[in-house]
Amino acid sequence: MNSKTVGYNFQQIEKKWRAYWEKNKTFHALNNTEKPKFYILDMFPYPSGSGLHVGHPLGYIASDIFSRYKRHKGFNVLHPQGYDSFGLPAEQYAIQTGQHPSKTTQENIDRYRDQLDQMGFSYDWSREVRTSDANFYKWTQWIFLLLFEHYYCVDTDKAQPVNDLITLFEKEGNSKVNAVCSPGIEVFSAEDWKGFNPVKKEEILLGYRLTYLSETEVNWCAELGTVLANDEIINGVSERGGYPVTKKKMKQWSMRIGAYAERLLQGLEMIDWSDSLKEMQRNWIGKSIGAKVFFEVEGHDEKIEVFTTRPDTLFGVTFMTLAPELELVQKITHPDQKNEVEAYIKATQQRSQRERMADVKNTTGVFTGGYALHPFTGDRIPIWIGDYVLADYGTGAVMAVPCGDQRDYDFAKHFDLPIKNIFKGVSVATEAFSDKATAVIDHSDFLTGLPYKQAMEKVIEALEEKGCGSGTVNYRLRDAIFSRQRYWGEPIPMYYKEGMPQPLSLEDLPLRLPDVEKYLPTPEGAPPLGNAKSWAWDTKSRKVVGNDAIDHKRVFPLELNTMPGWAGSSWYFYRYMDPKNDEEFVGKEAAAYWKDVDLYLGGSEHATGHLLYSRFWQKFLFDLGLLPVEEYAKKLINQGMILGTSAFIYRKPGTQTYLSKDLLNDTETFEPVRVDVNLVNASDELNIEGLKKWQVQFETAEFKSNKGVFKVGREVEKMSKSKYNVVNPDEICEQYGADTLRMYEMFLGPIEQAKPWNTAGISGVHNFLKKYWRLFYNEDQWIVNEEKPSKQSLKALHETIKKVTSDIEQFSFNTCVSSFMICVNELTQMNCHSREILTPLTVLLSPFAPHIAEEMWERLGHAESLVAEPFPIVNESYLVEDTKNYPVSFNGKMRFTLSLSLSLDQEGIKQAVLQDTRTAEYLQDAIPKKWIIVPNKIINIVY
RNA sequence: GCUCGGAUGGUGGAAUUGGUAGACACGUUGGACUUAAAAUCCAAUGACCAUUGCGGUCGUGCGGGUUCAAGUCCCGCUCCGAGUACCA
Repeated sequence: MNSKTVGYNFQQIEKKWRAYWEKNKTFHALNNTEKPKFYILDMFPYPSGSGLHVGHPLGYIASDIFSRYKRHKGFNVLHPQGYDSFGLPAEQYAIQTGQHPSKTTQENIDRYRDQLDQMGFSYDWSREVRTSDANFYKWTQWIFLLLFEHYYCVDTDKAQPVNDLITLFEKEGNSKVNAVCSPGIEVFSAEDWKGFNPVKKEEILLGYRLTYLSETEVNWCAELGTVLANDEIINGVSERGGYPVTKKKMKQWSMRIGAYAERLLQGLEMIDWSDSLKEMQRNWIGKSIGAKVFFEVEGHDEKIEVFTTRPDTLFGVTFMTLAPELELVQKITHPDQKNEVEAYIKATQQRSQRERMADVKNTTGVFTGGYALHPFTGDRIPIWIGDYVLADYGTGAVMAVPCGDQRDYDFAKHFDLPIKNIFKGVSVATEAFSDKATAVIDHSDFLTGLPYKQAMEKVIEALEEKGCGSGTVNYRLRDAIFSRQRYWGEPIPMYYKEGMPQPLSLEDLPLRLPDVEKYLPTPEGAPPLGNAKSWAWDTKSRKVVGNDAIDHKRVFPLELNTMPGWAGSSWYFYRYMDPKNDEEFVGKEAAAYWKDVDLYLGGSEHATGHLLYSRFWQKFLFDLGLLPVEEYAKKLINQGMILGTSAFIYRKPGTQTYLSKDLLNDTETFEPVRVDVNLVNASDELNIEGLKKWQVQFETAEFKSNKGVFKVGREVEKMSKSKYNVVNPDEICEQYGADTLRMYEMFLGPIEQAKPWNTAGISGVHNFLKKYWRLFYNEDQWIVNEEKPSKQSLKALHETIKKVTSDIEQFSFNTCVSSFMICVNELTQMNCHSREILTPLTVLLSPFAPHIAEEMWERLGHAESLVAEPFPIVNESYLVEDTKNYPVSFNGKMRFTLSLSLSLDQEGIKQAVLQDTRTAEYLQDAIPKKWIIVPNKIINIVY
């Protein structure tokens, strides 16, 4: 559209400079320079089939601006990009079409790269990584092996080799070992250990390893044919696709992230992440302080261990509830209750997670017929089971104190169990009393009369003395399931000998993903890798061989599960530092030089997934001395999502008649129908001819509108292909150019805020760039002059330098754009075309609109790119003016701003006169006898 | 339910963190230049009253409070968004 007009030909300019940057390797970062380093990281994208929409680049633009700014400021900037290229959509496409996921992935990556390049990002592409690249996942597999070879030692509070553990076991058994382990590991002596057979030994060791195989209750999604992690489930259905999720027992690899719970919590204090994000991680880790208490069971040797945050209410226990899944339930159930209990357990298992969640109000449970004994009073406490108690939190058993906990209260009321009030001066006739702050304990033997805190301390002391409990800390954070029944993921480098997993070694890696004919699970229900014809491990040749060679002596079957999506993304940021290294996952020198990420940009949707898991791996690799820091991202910014504005037309039910939005009335109901937003103009008018061509169903439809103007209804939603509200950056770039798109996305609002995309305002930003151009050219006449700039124009420039610099530092990019607009407007009005002004202005603008800035820089007569040019420095003396607002401190106490009329001479400010008359009565008293003007522009008033 | 955010013109959003609210942009209206359009430029634009005059009143979700001064701080609500959920 503008390509023929004289002046700002953005298409030509942008093409030219993209080629220039590529040819000159302008953005290649070196691993050693005199300059200070600065590492700016984007969360790498999953290359989906639909390409980028205008929402994706928001964070990339912000990080690119900051990268370019930091280069101007003299930093050696590492700003890489790559692809999180293992994942479900490519696999599902493979299931449908038979096309190998690597092919789909490659095509998608090519498209992403084109789109990213189009926007002029200053990535160092020579460092690109892809998680699905064998040279990359080799090291992901290696880290997995390291996790397998280590356990978490509580005494040293770090990961230690499992071999050390074996030495310990051989010497003194496990009674003195203080390590994080799976529940239910027996105590054994050195003698016992030596007597165990290898399988038994391996079983025990698995209970300590940081990645371990265990029979776990998992979230199973039948439609997707895989297990899901807790953070992949939203409201009881799968995040992807929204399918139901049920519980199922499976042998699964897990990561003992729980071992790092406390350090993950503490580490949050060291990093500059948003409060909301830290809070999310804190909640997810869910630390609670309380006590564990053992209850003896009448007539059995078994003890029931419960976790409670309110041990102070121990004397208020009137019954006990166990999770139905606990094995203990079988043992303590009285024969008379057996049928009822079993029926209940069966019913619970069949209910899906969603049903269970939807059913929170209904209280269900069954009496087991067993009784526990109170540790202090010896009272008989009936033991119930109920599905409000979760098997995988705490110990799966609760001591029910109906007077102090609402759920226990409801349960007691429902089954008519006794409620004992142990709070002084409080009625529990209608509900439980759970306020810790005001609670005073009553009817509780040695606790009577104590407030919450003292009662806590005292009861824990008593429990420990009696040997039937202790103070303890519990975390909500569960170990992370690491097996996925999928094809398109990293193979787990393990084979099975006598049912026990055996690790490959580093030299064997990468264990490459085998080819399969079908990407679906096998008919026997094994994961897709079960379809592979060659998926066995020859321990002699140390090679993958055909399955027919399996003899369980020398050749063994390989693991069929693959790793989850978060495996590769948990460490990729270190690979960028040294992407071609074949010897190490990252070279020591490279890691020591770049150290950590100075600024990480990405969406908050990864708060309890990627951002937690990657911190866990970081801490683990740090423990092993492989990485230099314990937290890898010093600062993190969450860019808000750009939302789509969906368009709707309204159909009369059962007809093919559609109404314009302004013809809707309250008496009839209409069905809203989505239409493609690209068929709607800025004033919500629908292009009906376009619509008819868009989908066949509209060809014959009837459209009723007001005077031929058909209006659509609007709604803000997530941008998605299925909602027809996707706006593509390619078209914007074509019409307005990448510089306009970049600045407009920043101008839209604060980077951290979610906001709907609206193309209507883009002309304002585009006009700004055209105005900037016209500072250099009148028609096609070069009008830059060598005149000394006026005081005014210097002031305009330096105000902009000051504002833009401080706003970039604070990531307030939207106000930067405004500052540029003000500056250019002022210079235009002053008719200022001075080289002395335009040169620094161009550098100032270049992080935001790099193409046009480079072009003007060249036309100003510079041979080299301006990328490494120093950022302009503000000269405050230009900012002093005749009238200005200054903050004033009065009596060293109050501060306010006064408008002063200043007279200037060579020495600076000579005289200041108060002009301001606001709050006049007050100021009359406060008006000073004398002014003292100090250099930082604060005017102190003294008497 | 709990935790964390947020609410400012017709719209997106500014406001030096307690000091002239509404910067900048979109949109709208009027004007200039054009045969015309595009492009560009100029002016007006929170609401209400007064415009024969260059002024006044009210205004940052609602109700209180602190202060010479509150969009900003405190107390109590309403609504919206995000996260989480039988977590003992």
